[in-house]
Amino acid sequence: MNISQNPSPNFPFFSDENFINPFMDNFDFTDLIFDVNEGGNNNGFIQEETSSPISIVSSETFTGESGGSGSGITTSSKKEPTFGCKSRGSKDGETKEMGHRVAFRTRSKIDVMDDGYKWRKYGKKSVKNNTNKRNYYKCSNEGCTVKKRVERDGEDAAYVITTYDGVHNHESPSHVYYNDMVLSYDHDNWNQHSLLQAIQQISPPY
DNA sequence: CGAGTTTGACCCGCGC
DNA sequence: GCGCGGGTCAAACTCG
Repeated sequence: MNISQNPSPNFPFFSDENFINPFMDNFDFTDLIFDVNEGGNNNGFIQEETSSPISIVSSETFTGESGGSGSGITTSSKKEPTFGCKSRGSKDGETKEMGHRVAFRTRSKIDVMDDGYKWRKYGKKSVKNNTNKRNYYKCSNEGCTVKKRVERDGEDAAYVITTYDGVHNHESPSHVYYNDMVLSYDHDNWNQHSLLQAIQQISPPY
């Protein structure tokens, strides 16, 4: 598998074989750490060399349907990111399906990327093996259960690890505008904000 | 005043 | 069974 296979509906630009890293000097899209898509079957590890603008480290599939907390994610990452995939789902009669999860590591001066969606912070924790705090966000759109975690890389604070859980069941507030932007993509005018907005043009199969 | 943030407490799963 | 660690809740607080 290579990145021409779109690993995530959240990031449609991955499907572009001619993907060019458009990030500016304060933001460097570095690693897609893993992609998890229920119903998928990509259990193989991906080892893209860094000649690619992005380095996909691993990609797996999991659901949490067996025995409570799934521990389905193991990564082949050289950095062994410690992404758990616990779910407290059954507590309220929810299913334990994890849904779609995407994590990636970026080199960024800012902690929280503006990806076009409205996020509400609901937690902050210090985690083991990382002196930096991990922040928890929920999509503030009514009815949308997408969550994301943002933390600085414990080994290199220049990197930010962002993990998205789930797929938005609504469009980005700036959907139309950024669709236009993608269509009229001008490499000289890319910036962090516009790209991150653009990659949120998710059209989940609802 | 409403929306978002902070932060300590609580819950839960997992490993020993 | 117990302790640890990660994830979430919710009250208090802040800000526009």
